[in-house]
Amino acid sequence: MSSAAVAESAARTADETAAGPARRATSRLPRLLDAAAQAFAQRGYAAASVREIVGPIGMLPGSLYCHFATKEALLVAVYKKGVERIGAAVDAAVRPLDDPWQRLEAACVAHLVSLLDQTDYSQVVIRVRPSDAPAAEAELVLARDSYEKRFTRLVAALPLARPTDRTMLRLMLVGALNWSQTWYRAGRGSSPERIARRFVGLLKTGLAVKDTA
Amino acid sequence: MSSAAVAESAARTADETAAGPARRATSRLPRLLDAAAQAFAQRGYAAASVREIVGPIGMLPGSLYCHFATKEALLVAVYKKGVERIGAAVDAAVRPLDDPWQRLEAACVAHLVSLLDQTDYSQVVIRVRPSDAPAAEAELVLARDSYEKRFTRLVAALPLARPTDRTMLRLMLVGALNWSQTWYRAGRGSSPERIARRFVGLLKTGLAVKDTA
DNA sequence: ACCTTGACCAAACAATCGTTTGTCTTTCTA
DNA sequence: TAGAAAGACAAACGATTGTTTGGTCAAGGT
Repeated sequence: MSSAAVAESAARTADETAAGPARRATSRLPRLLDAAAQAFAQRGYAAASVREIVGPIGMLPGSLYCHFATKEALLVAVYKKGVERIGAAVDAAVRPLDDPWQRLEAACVAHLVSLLDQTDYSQVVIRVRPSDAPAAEAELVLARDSYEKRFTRLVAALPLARPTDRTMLRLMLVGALNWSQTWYRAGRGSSPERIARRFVGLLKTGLAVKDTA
Repeated sequence: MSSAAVAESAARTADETAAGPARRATSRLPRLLDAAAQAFAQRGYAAASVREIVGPIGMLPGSLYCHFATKEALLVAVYKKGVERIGAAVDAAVRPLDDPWQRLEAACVAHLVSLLDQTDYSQVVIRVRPSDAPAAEAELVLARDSYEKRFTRLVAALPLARPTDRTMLRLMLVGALNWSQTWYRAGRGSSPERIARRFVGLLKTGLAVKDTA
């Protein structure tokens, strides 16, 4: 029961339908990941206790360690799955489009829908800071970077008349999107789609100024 | 030793030079608040233990409760002081200016400098979610709202040629600023001042588009 | 001069934390 | 069909959590 092997088996794609060599039909790994994602998304990493995570699915705290060596390893699995999901959503939204601005807008919409509508996994990627899990910090940063690279490319492809700091542009846009997790409440006002389009629109068009040049 | 009185006395302005009725010269309340602010800013509310907060100033964990009834009450005091500080910084930066765009830009600069350069207190306001301290959630939300009202007013004063959703504009700008706490590292690249000006500039000018209208 | 009172220490409190151990059952493999 | 191993339970582990208690000491008003 090498903990390295345990962590690795849990880290790989781990679809519910995994046809791996020896997957048990009764395994509750998927439900465990779901429960952990929900707990981490709603309460944060430190505040979500193992018993809190595992209780709602009728599991005992010790059973967690059949699947993961530590609580941090569980976070890593959830985090990576979150990166996969939101990354796939963005890729699917961007793929059929050609116009650079349309592609960026579609990516922002997919990003925000993943973040605000769909539950759990994607939210963890934004809410949890890698430094919350010191032993896994580097791994989490790597995963997040691999996701955000998409936006770097999308911004690089924009046709801009005037020379612009595209890094700042990306940081501003993605930052505004991510922060919306803080104030957005479902049902109230705009939908995630509309919010994302508004943000991109504000940046693209700019604010026409009346007096001051 | 009514806990209400304790919490209230700690909640009020509490300058280090307070000439109140019976302030002891040897009180370590200011240092306690500083240490708590640092711990909450760097590790978050849940992850910062009482012993971690109190250790660096040579205090014992029990001594905390001479000043605050609970750990949450300590957070409230730090949080309110953070709101005061960043609010005062923004007010001072805005006051001498008349032009609405200059005022907004100055506010963003002051906000970001407080958030990234100056340590501790202001960072807590952005990093800690009110829901981390359930019993004090309403109080924290109130304090944060009272601060952000400034930006609502500054955005409302902008002269805009075309009708614009000013709420979205504010949420986007403030969100982008707040999120910078996540990626900013001192010394690397732009200063907080420059970042804030860039963000406002991007919004104000907009991105001229080459082909697509 | 007294004596109240706020600030703090020293030590402990019960509760909860993440984790370990041992056992049992189930299922896949040889 | 025997055996290995995965998945989970039951119960406990030591450590750490926020907090309480009782006592000490110096400052401040009267």
